[in-house]
Amino acid sequence: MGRSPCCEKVGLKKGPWTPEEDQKLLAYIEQHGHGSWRALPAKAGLQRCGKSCRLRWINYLRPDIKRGKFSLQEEQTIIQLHALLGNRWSAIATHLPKRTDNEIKNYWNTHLKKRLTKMGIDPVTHKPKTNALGSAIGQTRDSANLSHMAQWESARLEAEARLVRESKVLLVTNPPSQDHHQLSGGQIPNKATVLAASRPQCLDVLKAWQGVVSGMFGIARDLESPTSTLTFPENNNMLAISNLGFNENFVGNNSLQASCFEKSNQMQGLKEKIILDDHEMTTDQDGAIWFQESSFRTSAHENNIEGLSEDDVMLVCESGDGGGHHHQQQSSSSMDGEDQNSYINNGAYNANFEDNKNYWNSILNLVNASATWSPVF
DNA sequence: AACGATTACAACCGCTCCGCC
DNA sequence: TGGCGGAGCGGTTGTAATCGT
Repeated sequence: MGRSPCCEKVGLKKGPWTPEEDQKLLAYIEQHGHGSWRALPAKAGLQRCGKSCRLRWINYLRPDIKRGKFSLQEEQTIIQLHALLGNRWSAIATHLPKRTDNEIKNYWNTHLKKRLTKMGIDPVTHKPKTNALGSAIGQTRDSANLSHMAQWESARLEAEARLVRESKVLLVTNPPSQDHHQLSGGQIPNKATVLAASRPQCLDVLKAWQGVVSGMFGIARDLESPTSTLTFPENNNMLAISNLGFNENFVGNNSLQASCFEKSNQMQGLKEKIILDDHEMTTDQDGAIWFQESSFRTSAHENNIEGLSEDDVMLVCESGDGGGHHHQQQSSSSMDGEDQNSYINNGAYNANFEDNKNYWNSILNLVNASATWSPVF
């Protein structure tokens, strides 16, 4: 015996929404909040399934969504994030303020996927379909590096999601004020709106990415306030994510940090430790934040990231001047301090990204150029 | 002008996750 | 601890609009 359907199908309207239905839904949510989606249609006088109401609200009626043509910047963001995250549209949407996952998904399927295909790039792997842009060895390393980045970004997003859920609880306990009118009518904000509200400018993944393709290679060290850099050591026995800019730009630039900051807005300058779920986070006197995050270790283990044992993983968030210099600190790996320093300082660990950098520059250049002259566009 | 093909996107469907009891 | 229900996610479909012949 299967579970009961989410709603009684008989007698319920399907298909496009009429302006009258939109108005009813909008008016009800603005007045009462959505509450239980299942119960909403009856209360709002709609002959619709609750699921349909939720979708209509989230993808179309919500006041804090942007509609219309995607900008070139947004297109690049989607392409880059898709390379990192795959078809995780909701995760991608969290980095595109005011865009819905459905809209991004549709835009990818109808525009960007075809565009990449016509450019000779596999939209699934984001690799050229021929060897024209690199050797087989280079592409293997591209693939491995992309895979590593994607897996680690996934792990980071999971941690972020947990923090967001906590933020959600905080927001529910402290209902939005009139200042948060965009959250419209006391609705319980969803993940996307929480993220958008807490970090409207956040593109931390992209900044990490830009740090990879530009900053870390010394191409654009003057990039404005990079917030993250990723390093993937050749021998894979240490991974560090160094976040820069734990200062007044901190809240707006990094959601993970922002969420942590919300949890302990007095941590700066103090030696203190806070526990978030199963996250253990410690700050030192320099404002550096140290994570010993069991889920990251678990994720690394479960995802069988090459060469990374659970104990080898250390996630480091550290303060910085935001001016582009970055330095990794200790890890829990088997490396001793001297080895780590020499390893970190010799720059060899950057080499694997050279192919990625070239590859991505090629993609983005092609996209940019194509947008202006190609008949494809 | 008519008609078929293509495109764009809103909406649906089925599944998974997560919290509650 | 397992079952249940609500919510969310990603894949797919339906359909209106646009384009090409």
